[in-house]
Amino acid sequence: MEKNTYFNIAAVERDTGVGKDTLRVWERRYGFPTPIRDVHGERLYSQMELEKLRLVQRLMNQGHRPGKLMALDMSALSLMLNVQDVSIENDAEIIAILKKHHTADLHRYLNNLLIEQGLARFVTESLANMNTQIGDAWMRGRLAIFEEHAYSEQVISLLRSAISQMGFEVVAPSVLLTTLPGEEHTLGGLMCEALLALNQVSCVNLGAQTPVVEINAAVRAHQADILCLSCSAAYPKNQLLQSLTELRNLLPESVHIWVGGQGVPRTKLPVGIKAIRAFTELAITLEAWRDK
Amino acid sequence: MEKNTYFNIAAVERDTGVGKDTLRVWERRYGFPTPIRDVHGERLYSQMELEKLRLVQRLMNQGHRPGKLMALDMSALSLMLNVQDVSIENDAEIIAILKKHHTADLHRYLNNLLIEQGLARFVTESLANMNTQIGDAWMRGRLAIFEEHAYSEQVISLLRSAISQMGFEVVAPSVLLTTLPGEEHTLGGLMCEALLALNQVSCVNLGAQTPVVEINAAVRAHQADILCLSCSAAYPKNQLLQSLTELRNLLPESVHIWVGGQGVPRTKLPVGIKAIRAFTELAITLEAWRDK
DNA sequence: TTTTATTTTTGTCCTAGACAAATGTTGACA
DNA sequence: TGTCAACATTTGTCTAGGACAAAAATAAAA
Repeated sequence: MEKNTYFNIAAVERDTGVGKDTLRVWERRYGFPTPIRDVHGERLYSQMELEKLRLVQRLMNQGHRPGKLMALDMSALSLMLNVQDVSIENDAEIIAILKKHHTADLHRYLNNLLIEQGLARFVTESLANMNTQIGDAWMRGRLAIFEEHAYSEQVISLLRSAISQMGFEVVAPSVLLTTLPGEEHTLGGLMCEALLALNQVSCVNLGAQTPVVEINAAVRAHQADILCLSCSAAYPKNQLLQSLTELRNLLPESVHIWVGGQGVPRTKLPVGIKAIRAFTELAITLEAWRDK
Repeated sequence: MEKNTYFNIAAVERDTGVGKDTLRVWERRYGFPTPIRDVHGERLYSQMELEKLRLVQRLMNQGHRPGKLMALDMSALSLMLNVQDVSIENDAEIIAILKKHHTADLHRYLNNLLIEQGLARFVTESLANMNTQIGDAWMRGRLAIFEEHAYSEQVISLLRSAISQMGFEVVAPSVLLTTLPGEEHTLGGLMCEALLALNQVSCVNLGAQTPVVEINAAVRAHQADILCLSCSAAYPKNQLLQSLTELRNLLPESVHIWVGGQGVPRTKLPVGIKAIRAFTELAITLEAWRDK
């Protein structure tokens, strides 16, 4: 479809997530995108420019910087997305299933895995694995956003119903679970909740994006022993460290702070913050807490 | 006493849905809001200004024009909304329960309601009601963010497990459910999914924030008959309308588009878009679709 | 190697002007 | 009295560059 449709700057912001100010300053500095203008001098972006913007976005997520990317053309960009890609031929099984767009099949597949392996193994092995594969496929542009959404929703739904069906006697500690502002991904937290539930721990899950002062208030109101934060790779490292030190200062020392996810930096974590670097560590850390 | 917290212009845009350009031009023209400035001359909006902005927004949704509203003070504005009648003195029961910060109690309360009333009544009456009460309490600062989060999470969890436990024979139509970029609230969509499930409709739920072009691709991939969008009051009206017209152009006419939630404007919906103005309308609209 | 200081890059804010799209008002005419 | 066109006002969003802090990269020191 060789449609000559053009998009105004607001539409481009909606579709790509790149702000208007940023689009204008990119044009000024890097000479891309260079939209044509309508009769009133307003920018009109072409379909092609939109596509290139999406490529740029994906590469920026991988750590590349806009200044370098803008100079390249589309073919160079898509080449960059696929270099060092060993697994380009054999997609993971989960990707193939997602590509069929058959929700019932997907549900059945995940459910079977869960039943077969049990919740603990399902979370620590299968899910952890699939998540990285899907993150990878998405970065390479081999998986559409909506396909990733479909996966997340299905997993979340599965975990939630598993957790709520799990009757258990609640024992200490009391755990409060959430993510920091700007972090929308709740899947990691939910996986954490599932693993904790297997250890008779009942979480207060606040979902995503709770402001720091609110987290403080929530921990105190719920008299939580442990605050558990999850944070994905894209989360700004600096912001994370600042929030963590602020939280550490606000909360009494008796409250432990655990932080997990791909976004946890290797070094320089403030004192009094415990990094959970793999889901298998969770049970161990919990045991350590119980042994005081 | 967090009265001394201020918000930068980006935070105000996120919270109220009023764009940065609009905020600046309102200040220039009407003298409201008049934020103080930080050391670098950047705007800092007070809590009060935020509250007044939210009132203004609600009244604008009712058809009032900004020029008139800005001149009025808060008491005059809330008088126009005639909201003070119910909730100012006697908090709703749900608010009281939330304030106790006892998750098990909250869960029990909601669960009892669900069992007692059945899913349909629970969603269309109790939940719809509680949601507005909580939205109200939040706007007035009578409910902390973390308390609202705790409520949402609990309800979402409850609905999800109800839906997943509901075995039913799937019949047409095929419905795809999501929210537009910038709209994070998935509760409305989930309520919708629950009601549809009661009518043997199985939804493909993509969760929150699917870009317009991705929605188009998803509808086609899943061969959905109906696209169902939900959108809360704070969502920018203009952005909604533009996204809707874009979607209407992208999708074939045979695909119906339904949009529900507090954010649906009273007037000027593009042709080919069906507004669902109350949850009770959903079953009726569905019936109408089946009768072709 | 790790830590600290310096430079470059990059996103977001600023002002103030312009103008079209939406809405309100007026007046002519049936 | 109601309808429709013409005109007036209101309102949101665009424009251009300039400015500057936060983030990232690089260099220097421990």
